[in-house]
Amino acid sequence: MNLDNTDLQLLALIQSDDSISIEVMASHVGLSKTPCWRRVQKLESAGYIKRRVALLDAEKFGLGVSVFVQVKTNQHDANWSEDFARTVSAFPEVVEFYRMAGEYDYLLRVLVKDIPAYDRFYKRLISATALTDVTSNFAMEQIKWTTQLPLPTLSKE
Amino acid sequence: MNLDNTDLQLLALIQSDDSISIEVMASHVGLSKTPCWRRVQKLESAGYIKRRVALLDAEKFGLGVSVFVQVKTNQHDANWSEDFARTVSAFPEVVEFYRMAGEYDYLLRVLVKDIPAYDRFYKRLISATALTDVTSNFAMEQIKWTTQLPLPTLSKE
DNA sequence: TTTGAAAAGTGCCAGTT
DNA sequence: AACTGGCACTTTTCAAA
Repeated sequence: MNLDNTDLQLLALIQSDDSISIEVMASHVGLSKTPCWRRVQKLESAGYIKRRVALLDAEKFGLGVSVFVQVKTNQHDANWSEDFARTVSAFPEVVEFYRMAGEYDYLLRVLVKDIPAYDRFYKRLISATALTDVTSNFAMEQIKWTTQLPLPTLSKE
Repeated sequence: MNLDNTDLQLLALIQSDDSISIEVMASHVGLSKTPCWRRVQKLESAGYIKRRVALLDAEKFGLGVSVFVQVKTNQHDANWSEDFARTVSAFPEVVEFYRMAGEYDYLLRVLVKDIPAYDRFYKRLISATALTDVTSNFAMEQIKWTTQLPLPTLSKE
């Protein structure tokens, strides 16, 4: 499937605000309701749109602290990796989890209320995974956080 | 405003899937349409729900590489920090941006197509900010990524 | 492919328990 | 507080251009 400028406009629109009606979307991209609706359906069934969610305000729940956890390991066989991935992913506090190139093997972003809450998480993590080499870096401030992908800019025609 | 179990259930529901109708939500939490709708309205106007968005599939756009960029600086006055925050935030490739405690001053997550694309971004970043101490760490695999906050578990009553 | 309008489904409000 | 019923509006389908 090939996307044209109108598709990209629609995607840019709904990844920034999905609460607008089809009618409003249609007028933004210069279409009428039906063809606009059909494009969105198509983008959804083709998998460009993965899901529609509400983003909650972390501050309201006291979840003000992001901790970046760097993990080094000497275990590298496939079974261990799978177990590790599953175990770590199961923690709801782990909101991001990457396998890295370079010095550290894994990077986690952990979202907690405060330092004591992180300490409790940390202990549970260590005991669940038997990790030894773990470095924690605390974020003081979240300057930017977005779910919006950097989409290709519109081509002229 | 105080949240009860029903509110937390509703929030957990819509932060995982916002495409369901009020009616379906209502049946999930054991309410009928109107009170359910009223609760959601209230949660929205109280700011617990920040926005509703569509999450797009990064792979479909070839955005397969996350790069974590650690930045050290010796500039620390307020003006410089504000300028820096504004300049860096303006890059659409920068999807996350934190001010850190500890060894590094800032951490960025940059979302790009491949290594050459990162190199192009890197050059633009350097020339826009006059940074000197920059370390880039590449993610090989995104094992987990979620927008779902770890909400407090439901209390008994 | 688009348009316009009908059918189906939701969101929203009033009155009531 | 919550439920029932109903109107208005939006989404979805479909026939015709």
